[in-house]
Amino acid sequence: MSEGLPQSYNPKEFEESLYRFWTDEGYFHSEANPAKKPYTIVIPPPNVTGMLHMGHILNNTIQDILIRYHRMNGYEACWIPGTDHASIATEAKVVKWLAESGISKDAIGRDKFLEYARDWKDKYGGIIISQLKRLGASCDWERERFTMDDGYYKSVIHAFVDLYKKGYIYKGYRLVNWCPVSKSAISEEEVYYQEIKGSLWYILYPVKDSDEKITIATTRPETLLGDTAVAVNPKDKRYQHLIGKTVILPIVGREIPVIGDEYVDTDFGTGALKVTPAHDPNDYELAKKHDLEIINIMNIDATLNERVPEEFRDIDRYEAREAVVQKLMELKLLVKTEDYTNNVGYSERGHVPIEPLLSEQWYMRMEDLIKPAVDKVKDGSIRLYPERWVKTYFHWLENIRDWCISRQLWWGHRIPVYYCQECGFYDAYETAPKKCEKCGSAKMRQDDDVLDTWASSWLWPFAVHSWPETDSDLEFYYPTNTLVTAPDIIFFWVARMIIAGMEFLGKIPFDKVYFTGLVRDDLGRKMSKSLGNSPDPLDVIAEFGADALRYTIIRLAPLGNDILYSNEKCELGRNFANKIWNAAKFILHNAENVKPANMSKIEFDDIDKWILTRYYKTVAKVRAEIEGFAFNDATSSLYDFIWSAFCDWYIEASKIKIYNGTDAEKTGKVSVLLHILEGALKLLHPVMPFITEKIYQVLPGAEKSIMTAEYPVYNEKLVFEREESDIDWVMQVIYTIRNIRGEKGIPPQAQVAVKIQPDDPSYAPRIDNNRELILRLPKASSAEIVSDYNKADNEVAGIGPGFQLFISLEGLIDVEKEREKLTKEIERTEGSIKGTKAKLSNEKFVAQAPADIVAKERDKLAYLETELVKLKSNLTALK
RNA sequence: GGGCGUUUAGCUCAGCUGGUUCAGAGCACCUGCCUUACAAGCAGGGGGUCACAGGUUCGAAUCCUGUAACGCCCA
Repeated sequence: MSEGLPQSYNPKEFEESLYRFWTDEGYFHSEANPAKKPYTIVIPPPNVTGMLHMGHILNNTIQDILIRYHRMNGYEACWIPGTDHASIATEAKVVKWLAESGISKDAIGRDKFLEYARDWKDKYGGIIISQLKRLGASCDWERERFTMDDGYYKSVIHAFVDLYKKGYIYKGYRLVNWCPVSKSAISEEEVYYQEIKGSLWYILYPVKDSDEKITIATTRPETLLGDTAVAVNPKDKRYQHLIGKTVILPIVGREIPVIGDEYVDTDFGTGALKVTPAHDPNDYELAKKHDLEIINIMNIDATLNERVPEEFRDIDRYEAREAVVQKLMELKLLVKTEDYTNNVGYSERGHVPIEPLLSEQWYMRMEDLIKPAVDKVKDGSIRLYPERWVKTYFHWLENIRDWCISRQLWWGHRIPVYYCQECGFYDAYETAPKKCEKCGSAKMRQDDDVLDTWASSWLWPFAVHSWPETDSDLEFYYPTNTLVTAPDIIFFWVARMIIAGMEFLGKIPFDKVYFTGLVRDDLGRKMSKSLGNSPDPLDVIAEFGADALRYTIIRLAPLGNDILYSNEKCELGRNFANKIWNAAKFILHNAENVKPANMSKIEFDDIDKWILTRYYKTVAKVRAEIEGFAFNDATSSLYDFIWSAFCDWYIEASKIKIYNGTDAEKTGKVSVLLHILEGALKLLHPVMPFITEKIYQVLPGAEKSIMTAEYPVYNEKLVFEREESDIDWVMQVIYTIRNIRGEKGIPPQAQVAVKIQPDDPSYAPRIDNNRELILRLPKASSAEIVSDYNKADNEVAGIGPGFQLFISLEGLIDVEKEREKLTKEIERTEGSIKGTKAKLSNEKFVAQAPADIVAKERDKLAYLETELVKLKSNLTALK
């Protein structure tokens, strides 16, 4: 039997082959099965360009725990995996890849580029999928989807056309976050902010028909060329008189108005603000409010365009900045320059500052679409964990703006709007029209833009099936059950999926959303490539094993809180796995030549009943913890049970009868050991799938796989409250003996003679029934029950809850040390007695506190007073 | 500026509805052990005014208010 387990725990030897076993057996695959209840999770699809990082480990381990748990509980569990095409990120990678071979995107054109992009995706994309497999993710790989698969593509186009026809999608000309490198609009999510040391330039704007000049302060002097107003706060006494006047824009000479608006911060700079509506979002809002002219002065690569004076045209915005400052100095309109640090938005794609740019884009009108999404969270149909995210969710929905869904890229879902080249008519179509509906011309041209990636992934929970066609899969698996994701995409993805689910199917996409925390390094810093503090999970798995990594990361992650991670912490999981491995080896070795018996056939002793009770209580606890998303608590409960209760106490105790007991006793012990081991493995399997499977498969009478075994169920018949507390008491006795041995430096091999005096004679059977434990575990030669015992000179006394005990030391005690210790102990106990007495003599306490609390205080006092008596008599006995 | 979160042992964190040694675990540290499952281990030990200041209460790590530090989100 034990040849099934190698001598030492080495996860590398079996993790990958077990994964192959599971997939070969088809255990991960699910089919719509109305006889069972579905339990479905859709994976948050990682970027197809992505590599696995610690955030993925946390997120996907949690999903795997939920899926494996529900699968073992008899659900038709289905975890649908896939990847996201990630327009902008992938396109950037492909452009770079082509550039290495000297190929430029613009030279080869759209179709050729997309061919290359698909090649790239096939070759390099989806590495993350194989990495997830290494983690042990039990996804239904037969259902793997990619957001640009044909079927998925059709779903996205269908959704667009549907919303377009309903009037939710329109074209608008407004300010967007522009990435001058990708030459595309990007979403707020793709903007990151950096503190940049720059300057604040103070510039004079002459007032028309006056000698007066207004000084404005700006961090972006080059945008001056597109100014269309100067704004001041109407409350600001310095400038009130200028409101309504006109100033002459330096360099350009354009006459622009001075406007008053409360928005202006009187404390910033000089309190006068230059307004460049086409290149600053706040200025843009001001311009709309005050009906100002909007002058776009930039090209899509952030060079200046033909609307600026000739000398500045076609030069980059930063060169233009130098040139403008130089010119202002020449004109003596630059007052001063100050150092200034400000927060600049950078494009995550091009790694250059984004440019607010006016352009024509497609928008989705959100106002009506969000209503059901608000309601479903408000009425509790969808619950967020931790709940505090609800506030954030509502805040975003309440302040929602229309969604810019177009991107100036090629890799993605091309917007299905077709324009007639002859008459200008346009409309949205699911399949390309042959000719214009209006004039019949065949010269139709499709819009060049593609959709924002989120405008495809928001359909994920149902577009992974054949939607818009309704089939049995869609009906069976939708709505899904739980979504596990990070809170930073609560708006971009979670809220939008809810909106899409309600709009297209009239049903919520999931009813629970679990938000994980962020994985940081052990200094609390975000993990990032530039810091180099982001460990490669595959290295960690190679060193510690996937189980250890899974266990550790879950153990470290309380619901929704950030976790501080470092590789060394995986020792926790690895050591735990090693402990289980060795325990299993011991049990299997002793189970050779023993025919395990059913629990109902065994005559249990107290400690059997104790471990069974602990086990079934753990079953109930772990179930509740997993269902309440308290995964870290579940991992702790399992650790405590397996390591402290099972290994440290029960296995050690079982050796007594295994080595020296009758055949029946040995069979009983082995049967209980196997029963608990098998149950513990099942309980732990969702968290540590590999080691549990590895051991399970060599257990006598095991089924083919632990994955498909039944998750343990609480069994009241095997819970024994009295024996549990009896053994707890006995454990205290053993612990007290060991403590004395340690304190007194008794040699490890020496046997000690122990006299135990229970506080209550009715406790005596606890000793009689478990004398073997009391003798063997702390190496005692005898355990005699005494009453009213007076300690002998060569004895040392120990005190525990409900007993007092005496150990003969044969001249080993240091009388002086012992006396000091006892005196301290007495002082402390007297202090506690004083406090408790004070409480009890407080009339208010006795009158107002609940009766059972008062009773407890009385018991406590009685207990302390007994302690004191014991301590004092021990002290006297020393003299 | 608005919102949220965190603050408990040297480190990472438990401590859920105030009340049994409620101040705990792991790591680290100290002592002793290679005891025939496990040194990735076993047995024992030391260590904290529960961020600070008030308040509620018979009673506060726990509830309330304020302050501070750190972090996140939004503007």
